[in-house]
Amino acid sequence: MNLYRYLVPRYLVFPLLFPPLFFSVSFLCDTIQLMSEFCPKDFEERWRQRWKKDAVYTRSFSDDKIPYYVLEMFPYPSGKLHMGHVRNYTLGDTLARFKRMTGHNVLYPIGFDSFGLPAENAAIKHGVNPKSWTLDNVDTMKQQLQLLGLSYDWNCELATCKDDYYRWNQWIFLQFYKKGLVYRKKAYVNWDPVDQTVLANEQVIDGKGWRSGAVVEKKEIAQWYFKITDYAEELLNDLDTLDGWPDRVKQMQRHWIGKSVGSEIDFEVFDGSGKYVETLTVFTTRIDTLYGASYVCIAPEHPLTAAIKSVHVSPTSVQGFIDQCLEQSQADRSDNDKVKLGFETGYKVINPINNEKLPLFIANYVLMDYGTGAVMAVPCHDQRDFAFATQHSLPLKLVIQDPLSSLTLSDFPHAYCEDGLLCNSGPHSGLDSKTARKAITDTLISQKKGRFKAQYRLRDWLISRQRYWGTPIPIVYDEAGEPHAVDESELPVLLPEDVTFDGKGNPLEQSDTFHQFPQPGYRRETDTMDTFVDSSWYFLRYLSAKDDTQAFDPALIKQFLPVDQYIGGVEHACLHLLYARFFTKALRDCGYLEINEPFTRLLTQGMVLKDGAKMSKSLGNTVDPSYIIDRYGADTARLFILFGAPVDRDLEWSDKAVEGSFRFLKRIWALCQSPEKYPLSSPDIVLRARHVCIKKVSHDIARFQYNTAISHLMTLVNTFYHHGCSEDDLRILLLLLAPFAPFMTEELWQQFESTSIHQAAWPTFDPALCETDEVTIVIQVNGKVRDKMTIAKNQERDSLEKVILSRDKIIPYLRDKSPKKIIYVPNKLFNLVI
RNA sequence: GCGCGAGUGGCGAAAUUGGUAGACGCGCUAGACUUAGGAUCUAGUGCCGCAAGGCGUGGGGGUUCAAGUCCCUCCUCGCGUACCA
Repeated sequence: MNLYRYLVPRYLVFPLLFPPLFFSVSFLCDTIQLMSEFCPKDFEERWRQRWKKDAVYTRSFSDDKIPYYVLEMFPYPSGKLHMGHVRNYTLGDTLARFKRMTGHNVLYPIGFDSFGLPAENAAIKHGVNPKSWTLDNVDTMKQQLQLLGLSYDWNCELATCKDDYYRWNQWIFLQFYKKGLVYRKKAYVNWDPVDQTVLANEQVIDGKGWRSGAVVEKKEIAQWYFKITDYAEELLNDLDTLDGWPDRVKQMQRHWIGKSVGSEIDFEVFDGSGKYVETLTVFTTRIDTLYGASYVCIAPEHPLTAAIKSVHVSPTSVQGFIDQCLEQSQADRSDNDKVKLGFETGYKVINPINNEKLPLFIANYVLMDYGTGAVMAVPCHDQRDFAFATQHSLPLKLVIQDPLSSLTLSDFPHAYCEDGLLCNSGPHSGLDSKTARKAITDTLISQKKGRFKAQYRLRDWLISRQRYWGTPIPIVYDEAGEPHAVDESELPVLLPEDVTFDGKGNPLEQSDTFHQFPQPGYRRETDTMDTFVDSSWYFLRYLSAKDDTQAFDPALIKQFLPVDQYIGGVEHACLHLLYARFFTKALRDCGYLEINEPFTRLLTQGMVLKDGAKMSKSLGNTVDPSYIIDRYGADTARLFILFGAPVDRDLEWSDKAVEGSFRFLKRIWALCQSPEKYPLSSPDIVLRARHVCIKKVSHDIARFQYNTAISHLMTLVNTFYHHGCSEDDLRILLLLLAPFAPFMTEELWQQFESTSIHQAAWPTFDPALCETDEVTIVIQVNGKVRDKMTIAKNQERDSLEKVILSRDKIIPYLRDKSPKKIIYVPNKLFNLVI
């Protein structure tokens, strides 16, 4: 099998053929010398084809091995693979290979998240068809994935932009619709008044449209929502069951869901003439400060503003203020350092606890999306209210007293936001904040003017997109404009081809074929779905990617789900990962799944950086994976990316360090080419090194500590260089390296076996052979290392103490006294306190 | 603004979770082999110091016999912030 050892080294051939040219040629072309030694190009392509032909990585569905599902966040086909992809997929592939070798039935699929904005942008900019642009990119990226030697089962491949996938998006939409999890509501969008189109946040640059440059407006349109808030409590509580998730991701999701427990209070609203208008409900976590309320604020988007505008002496000034607020981003509006804008409406509200009459404001810092879109303002005990009240000369009422000091109004450069004892609070004065919250709420409950309430920061999921390149929402409108669900038998609602991309409006509006269907007068919904819908359930579809009778197969789901290991970027911590959890629970409640959570273990990998910054085209600091594979081979690329940093930390790209990984592989290649040069000189040392290495590498791979796993392999190779190795030692080395460097290990394995190394069993170790009977202990004086000593293991303290106190290096520190205290950590250290 | 992380030699990092700080690799230095070396092999390499020794895990403070690891505080950088995926 191995021809290479018989090849005449090329550096001998070249000078003979072209003597005068040789030096300049060798100077120009680095690879000539490498080829004589170790040239991955000579075998990588051969193994790619052979593995495919022998179906080495295809999983079986009926197998007595334990199923194991390795999942990576599937790529958006942007054009070319970048290093972030390479890192993501190398991490997963290494695990998949390890799990196969340890006897698991591994499901390791890949697909393409192929709907989305960039395809439509390309269509507008370059006149290409989104579908062909996308599918071309899929082909390119698929080739690159295969170059890397990723062991995917390509039978599972899917692309979300194909109707055999997105029809099931529509089917799931209909199931959710039936279940009452879908509704329509008005929401604001970014509106480009020149292009007459809705813009994504990303397409708004400094408040202007990315193409037209026009100042972007807010426009209110009716849109479709999924009721993810129905699951807020479960999504929050079940985080506690996800032991295999990083704490930081769970923490981010907890804050994203943002549960706070408090009360709702009803304020009666009266217009300027004293006429009752309606009841306004506010949410607060600090009802204990209710006596200190000095005004009430509503969000600029609040429905009550319509009534105010209709009776106001200057409706344009009301609208002008609202427009001014809507121009700001939500982050700016809630920025503590930014000016709080307020508009006094002339309306009054009644504080239900003491019947005090308070002014009603519209304020920019109140957000319609949180709570009820209205707040009571207590300037003394909330910093934003304090800033607003100071600006608008509103009264300050101190109602919470700091139990440790006595606050007076003159102490108020800042609000006092802690709990304390109530004062100036009528019958509730003297209560502590916690007791008062219950007491005051109970009082309001008895008057039917308030109630306890849990509030979530999580908002319902707006899935409508006014775009072409996405899944059509399966709804039709009758002549009266009422929505109706499309019948399941009519799925898929196909994306029409008779559309143009001029950047103006939604292309689906203009398609004739799209709106032609049996019922006359009916029109189709032209909104498409958020692409996060596609990625919320794709891991269920992999198992039955080609099934045209159902979205997913319950029997296969039962075998392989939940996903054992999910791998991807931490940037998806709150959106994608929360949406996928919601889909799993909602599909369960629709009767299609039995699991509660989709992903048992989650790994969030770090980014790949160059010169300290994220690799990006705009910065011009990208490194093309294809170039690295072409120059060094896929094994080197994989090895560097795994060795360079811990998996969850950012990885700084280094051309020099890539050379180092290449050198490591070359050293192994050399060992296997001429084992006779490395005769076994210290069998005991080598045997122990080998068993220790198996132990450490197995331990580290199972914990995703790939960088240290590889360092142990390097140590083993160094041992072989110094003390020699046997054929058995080399076989173990290749097995341990196989998940990391699949090509070279397979090539070298053929010296020993005619079967694939990737179907071989992972080696085991003998714990007894990993041990030594000696240990080096440290002797400290007052915590500083002063001496070291190698002794037999597990020695008694008393006899050792005597030896230590009489050692040459220690005696001078004792100054003829005995130590105050001696701390002994068996087999580790002595610390003498003097 | 709000939420979540990260910070250790010239560089990427390691440290059995409170017990020898710097494994492994890059780079650098010296040597060997060579017509040659940007190949390969061998040895050395945290900083200051001739040395004895001292100093060292972003800054400052604390707990402890002992702190990279625990507590308080400050600084810098990264990610997310709901229509990028």
